[in-house]
Amino acid sequence: MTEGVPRRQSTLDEVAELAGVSRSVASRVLNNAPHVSRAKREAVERAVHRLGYVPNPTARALATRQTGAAALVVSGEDPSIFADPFFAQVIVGASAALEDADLHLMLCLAASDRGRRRVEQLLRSKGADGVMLMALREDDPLSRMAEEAEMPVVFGGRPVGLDPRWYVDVDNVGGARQATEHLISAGRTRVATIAGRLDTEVGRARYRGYRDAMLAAGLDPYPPEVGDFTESTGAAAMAALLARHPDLDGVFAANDNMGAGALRALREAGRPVPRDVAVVGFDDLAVARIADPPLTTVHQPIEALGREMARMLVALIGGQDPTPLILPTRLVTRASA
Amino acid sequence: MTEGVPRRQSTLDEVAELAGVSRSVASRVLNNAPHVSRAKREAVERAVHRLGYVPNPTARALATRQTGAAALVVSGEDPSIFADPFFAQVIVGASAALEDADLHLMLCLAASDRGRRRVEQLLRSKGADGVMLMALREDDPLSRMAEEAEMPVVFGGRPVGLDPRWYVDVDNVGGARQATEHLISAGRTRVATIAGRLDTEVGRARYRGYRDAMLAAGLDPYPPEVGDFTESTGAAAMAALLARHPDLDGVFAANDNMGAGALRALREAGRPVPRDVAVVGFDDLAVARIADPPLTTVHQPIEALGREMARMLVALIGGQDPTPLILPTRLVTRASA
DNA sequence: CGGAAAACTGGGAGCGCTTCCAGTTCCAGG
DNA sequence: CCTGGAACTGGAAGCGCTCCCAGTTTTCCG
Repeated sequence: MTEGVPRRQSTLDEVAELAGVSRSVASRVLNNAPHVSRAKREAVERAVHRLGYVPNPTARALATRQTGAAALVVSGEDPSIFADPFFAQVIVGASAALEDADLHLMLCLAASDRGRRRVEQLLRSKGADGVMLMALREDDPLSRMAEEAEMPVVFGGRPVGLDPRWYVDVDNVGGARQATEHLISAGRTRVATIAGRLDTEVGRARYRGYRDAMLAAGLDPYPPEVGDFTESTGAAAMAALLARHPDLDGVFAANDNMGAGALRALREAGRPVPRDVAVVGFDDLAVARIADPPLTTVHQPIEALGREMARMLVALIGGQDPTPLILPTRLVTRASA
Repeated sequence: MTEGVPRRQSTLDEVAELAGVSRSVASRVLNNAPHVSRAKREAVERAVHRLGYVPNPTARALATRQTGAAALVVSGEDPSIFADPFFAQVIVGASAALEDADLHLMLCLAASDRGRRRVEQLLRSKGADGVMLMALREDDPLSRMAEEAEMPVVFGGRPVGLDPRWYVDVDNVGGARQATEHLISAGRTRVATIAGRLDTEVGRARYRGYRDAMLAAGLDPYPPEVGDFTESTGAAAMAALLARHPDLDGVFAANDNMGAGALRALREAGRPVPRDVAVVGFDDLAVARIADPPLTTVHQPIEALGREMARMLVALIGGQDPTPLILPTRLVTRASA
């Protein structure tokens, strides 16, 4: 009697023995591969059940050379960029798509040097079957590593300066253009912009959309007032804008957080919104609905972004060659403009 | 010449051969274990460098029986609960602590049945070195599975009805009491509460704190108006409360989202805050600062919660027996109360 | 009813790394 | 110059699973 012994996980060999078949047959049953008679299949299934057997994923990974996991790496100098609810939504989408492919999600916040090194290891050691990369700054060494890695890599948003083969992005230029056009078509002519950091592709693209729309309407684009996508920098930028151009009547903020900040700065400056100054944001996060007044903004399908990234990665892992994707945006009109 | 051959990942054997030592020695160098002469160590290091060798984590995992990963599972019927920025902060903390222990983070959103089954697999198959479990509802089958799993498990917040051995929680009762006391000490006597779902421990604990404070002050607690922690249910609950008790002068909302909803409902009902009705929330998320008026709320150390969960898990994995932890909360006074 | 094709089966060789352990080498001390 | 022990070293046995392949059993026709 081996009572009290902390019963080891049972192995495939034990299953095979109990079922009176060879390990190969047992393995075939588990992966429901062909070439197994009905009788043996059932015997194995019974044994699996009796033993409460669960295959060891590590062993399987070693044998198949597939880890069964995909990584989502969020790069950035500061881990707090991850606090942006944006990423939570991306994760929800990606997680669902990976679940369909029976892959696990590894999350890597590559903020510290150490974190960055770990991602490099991951990339070079086949520690995952594929990687999704987000929020890369200009010159982020991760971009290069990823391109060199012999592993499927999907970019979420295009990194500045690179033109990756596989990516999913949102139509930032188009969305920003829509937002600006909305302001202009409402009769605003002195429309400024609070841009996001111009060393990110998102920041640049949204600024470009603003600029395009202004020029197309025969208006002079204002030089961008730059924030880092947070509420407080949005408020600061708005204050600066107000100081420099007291007469402006419209603002396009490159995201909702900064838009909310702008609303606050305008409130503090006693400039009623939208009567005096109209504001449009970008993202359509919860904050836009909650803001006072509710923020007109450009909706982007964030969960779909995550989902499509994961799907593309799964396709890549499956040996296909999917085409890059640019997801559409749409204007959501609320009270602020 | 093997030109053009997609150079396979190099293996430890190749490193050993190039360095002119046995595989064992090379392995020892990599794990910087003792019993390696200086000369050989350097030879191996040189070989590693020349080959760009990176150990295969899967093989290592199989040999050591350690996966090098910890899972964070967020349970819930609806994946969107994960959209709560709360989790993002937990992740930031957990991620940092795991990084220190050189563990990877696997994220499991156990919303669907399928997701739940995958978590069960994980728990039973040693697919991770340990698991952190969050947001469990009453009767969540995951709780039982986790307790039965022969794997380190740390709970984030105590699940209803269970009394797990290892957990990290926030002092929800104390925080809610503080919030309510703040309202009372400001002279409010007709203080109601918007509670969170009472089938969660958080919902219950915060209601209990409210109740305790009311009773302690000799006031009659109101029956809880229940929401599900979202802005809209908060607004609805506030409207219901207002309809039933038009004379109330204070509200404790079990979280900031619902607090923000309450503010909106009050605004729509034309009841000025805080003059007419004072509101206190719980969480101290970004929404509390952005709300109008800014929401007085109970700050909880969310990132620390994540960090401590991960640390506890690491200790457990390391064979230690850490003690459960309850993190303190503190009131943050803003304009709403 | 014989023979070839089709369907099964199980042995065994890995996957790449760790680790035990028997065997070597190297030094003091005697 | 020999001996015992400490410091090293490398062969070999796994870790648990997949999958090729050669061998065996069925099945199906002519």
